[in-house]
Amino acid sequence: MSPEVRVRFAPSPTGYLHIGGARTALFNWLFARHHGGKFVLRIEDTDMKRNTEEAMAAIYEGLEWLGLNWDEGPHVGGEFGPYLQSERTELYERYLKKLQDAGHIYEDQGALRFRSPREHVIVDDLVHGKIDFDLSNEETHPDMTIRRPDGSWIFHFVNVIDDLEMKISHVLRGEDHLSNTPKHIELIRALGATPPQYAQIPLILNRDGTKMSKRDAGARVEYYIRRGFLPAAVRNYLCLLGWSPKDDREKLDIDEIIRIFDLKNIGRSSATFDPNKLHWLNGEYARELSDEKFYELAVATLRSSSVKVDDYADEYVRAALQTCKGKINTFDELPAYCGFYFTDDFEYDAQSAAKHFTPENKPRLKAVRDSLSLVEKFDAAEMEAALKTTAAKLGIKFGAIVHPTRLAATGSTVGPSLYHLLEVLGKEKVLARIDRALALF
RNA sequence: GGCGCGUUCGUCUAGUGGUUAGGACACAGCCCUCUCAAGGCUGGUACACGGGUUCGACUCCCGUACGCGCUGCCA
Repeated sequence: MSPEVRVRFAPSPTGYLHIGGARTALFNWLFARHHGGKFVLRIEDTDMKRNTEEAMAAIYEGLEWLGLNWDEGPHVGGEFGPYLQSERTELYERYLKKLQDAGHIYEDQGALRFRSPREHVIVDDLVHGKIDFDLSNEETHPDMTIRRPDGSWIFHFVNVIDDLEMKISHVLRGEDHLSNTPKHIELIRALGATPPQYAQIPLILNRDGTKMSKRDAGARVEYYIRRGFLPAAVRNYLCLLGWSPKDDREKLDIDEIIRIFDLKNIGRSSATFDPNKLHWLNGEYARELSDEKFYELAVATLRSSSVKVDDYADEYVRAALQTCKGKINTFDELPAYCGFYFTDDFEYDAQSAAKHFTPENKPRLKAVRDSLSLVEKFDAAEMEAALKTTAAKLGIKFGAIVHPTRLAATGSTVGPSLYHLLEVLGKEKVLARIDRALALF
């Protein structure tokens, strides 16, 4: 039996979870789940002492939202804890001593540095293959600092120590660490230990080819949470960035991805984040939500956008939202799409009004009003019949009355099925809205 | 500058010596249709460049260009 697969995600608490970091975490998680191994979360907070709890909360929230549960780490504990580097200083001291005793460390202006053996190091990377680094030249490959004069630890040192101590078997991390890897291996060998396996995955870039930075909208997982994206959709999309099932499937169940996930299918080139595709994929997931789930998420979104859903009867809200299901890709489209249900004080889209609220249409809209006022049972089927009859009587195409009617009732020419929306609104409101529109032109 | 990684439609990708270079998003058109979506159909756009190797290169090798990363007492 091969040794247990143990992987880790080791973010530093910067106050948010980067989308690229989330994908790194996701790949680690998938790898662990596929192999029945352990996914460890370790917080690398050696450099920043302040507001850690707050900053770490963003990481926890993002990972939890994506469903990336960790087997060891903050909150859940584990036999290799603590899982905050700020609480592991004794350990680092011990390893430092070991290196010092073996003569690998020297002081340089108060800082401690590791003396490179200056040899070739072959990095056998699971994504990129064998890479030969020649570290013989000190000019081009200076010794790395492992501790600052103030006693704080440098990433390269503590990261390596923790991976060793936590018995990490595979290091899946961003490709930006590829060039650091030979130095890490030197350190590990100096400690008489065996390096883990490495798989350095390509970075995620912006549309303009630059590295996604915190400033870019959409670079933070938080952004997708707030905008009402579905975690399963974001997760699915992230899987597709740099990994491929190698067939033409795009929308994949997470269990299926776990089943077929393989490092061999991770690409070698960096990927550009495509908001369009995520938007589409989110729609695919949104369309197959249960009515109840759709309702819950929709209401939450509307509330946070200050749409007054709570002023209306639950039955009304449910009926209203039901007419929106399947029509939107992301929930943040909802306020604009269905806001007319929850206020009588909406604006008419100016361009549409200019086009449809015309002298020619006025008698037509009047006819619609009269016709609807006579409908006994105010439901979609009756409404359809009434409107069709009206159009026929006027001798005009059906579409000619649909647009003005919709505009009068909702303020827009785009929206849910007209009949159904009228039914939800109810006779009183519909007639009042038509009257209001009629008075405008 | 040095070192490293990378390069297939605008984007994500499939492809491992012989394919009309496939799919998806986006885009355009058509169909469906009460609008918009969804769905169906159709269309256009890609192997960075130059040398090899080979009967034959997107596929293998070399070089060039370009991009990215590392080159910190950031992670």
